[in-house]
Amino acid sequence: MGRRGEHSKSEIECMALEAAEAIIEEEGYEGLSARKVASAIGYTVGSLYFVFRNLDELIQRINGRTLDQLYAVQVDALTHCRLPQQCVMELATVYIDFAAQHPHRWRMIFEHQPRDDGLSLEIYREKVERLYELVEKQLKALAARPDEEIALAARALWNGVHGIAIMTIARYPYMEGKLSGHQLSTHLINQYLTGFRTTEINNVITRTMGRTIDYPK
Amino acid sequence: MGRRGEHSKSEIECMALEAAEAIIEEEGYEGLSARKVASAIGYTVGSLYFVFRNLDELIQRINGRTLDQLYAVQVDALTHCRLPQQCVMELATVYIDFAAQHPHRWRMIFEHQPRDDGLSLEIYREKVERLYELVEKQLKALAARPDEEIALAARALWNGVHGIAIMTIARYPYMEGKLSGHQLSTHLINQYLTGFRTTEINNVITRTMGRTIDYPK
DNA sequence: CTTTTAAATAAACACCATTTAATAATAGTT
DNA sequence: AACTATTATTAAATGGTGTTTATTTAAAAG
Repeated sequence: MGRRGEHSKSEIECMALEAAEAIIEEEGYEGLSARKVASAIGYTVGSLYFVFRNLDELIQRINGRTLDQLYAVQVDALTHCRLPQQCVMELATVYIDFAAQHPHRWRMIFEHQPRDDGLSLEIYREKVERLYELVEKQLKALAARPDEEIALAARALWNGVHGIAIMTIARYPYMEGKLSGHQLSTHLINQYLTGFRTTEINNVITRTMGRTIDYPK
Repeated sequence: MGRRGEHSKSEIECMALEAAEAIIEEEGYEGLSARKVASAIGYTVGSLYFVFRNLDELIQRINGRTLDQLYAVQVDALTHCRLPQQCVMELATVYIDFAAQHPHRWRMIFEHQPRDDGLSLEIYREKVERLYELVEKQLKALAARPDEEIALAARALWNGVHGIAIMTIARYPYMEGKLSGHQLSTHLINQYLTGFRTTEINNVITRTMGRTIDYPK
């Protein structure tokens, strides 16, 4: 009934974010609810709506924090490598490991559908962009190519690693258990980089192989 | 109140599946609810639970149908190509197009978390396995490799295409709009296949490049 | 024609996100 | 010190959700 000053607004905000993250880690983000978060921090739902506009905003805040954590481990990974190809490998390793260690929070980044448009979506793009840039830097060290091609390459390759991470942590048994995410990403990256390094005229081929071309019967 | 024989059990089942699919296409699978489906087919919720054990089962049925549709368009795509590399391209094109045309149903396949374990999950794996096999067939035609390597290659490459498809239909603006999914997948596949075709000793390199190796400072 | 059985419903339960109005405690002002 | 305004907090209400229950209705079986 209206006690005040126990915790500041930003303290409650922080407590709520941490409590929510704990719930998500344990029960999956499907199991997240305003009531659970509120009772976990010793408040009622109303107080949550005093701090966050709605659950959507809380989730976006958590996703932002998770993306920051992911970026941090990615940056840290680069201290363990020298050669560019080795660094790309290292980035993929920690990417997949992060997804495996925090599957629910990681999935929430990409699966949660924001119904609250045009708020902080731009921040998201920047945080993801940073991740691509780490890859771009390695690719630049690996082969001299125009910037647009580096951008294309980093996104193509990293979306690929992303897909492997998804399949690795999928609850459905899409993959017979034999193949690990690391095996898959190592293979994908090695083959890809082999092509990337050796094929100077690859862009030409790419265009030439457009699907409108008639092949002989 | 209890009129009988208007529709058979399997008719209701079919009507429910189609109604649910329509709702998902329009509102996203977050907007799916038992009550909406029931009222769409002119019944009450109870009747749905007379036909399906729960919403989970209905969703899994829909996912199965969607996977069948996806397989069908993939198989059909192979009639438009001759060369293996061109066929892989074609498969990727229709995969990404399918995801773009049915984003909600497609996402539901991979994002819905089944809480109802051990039911028909095996069926899922088979339906996904079929998709990989289409790719495997093309890779076999492209380079003579042991079966395990073909399996690894198909899964690595296709998880990659899958990741691109995900990012392409993501609601968040992860990617600056310039790059299309087709550009990305074309690039990924071309680079990958260049590596795949040319590097006979690639497996050796892969192992040799394990992250335990010390590189010179 | 009565009994059994199956189909369908209405209503209930326990949740959920979000909004509303009410209340309690503080801060500012006289 | 008393009064007001403001802010923090809650309880309760609204309308939604999945799922279960008991109940009714219609058809089939005897």
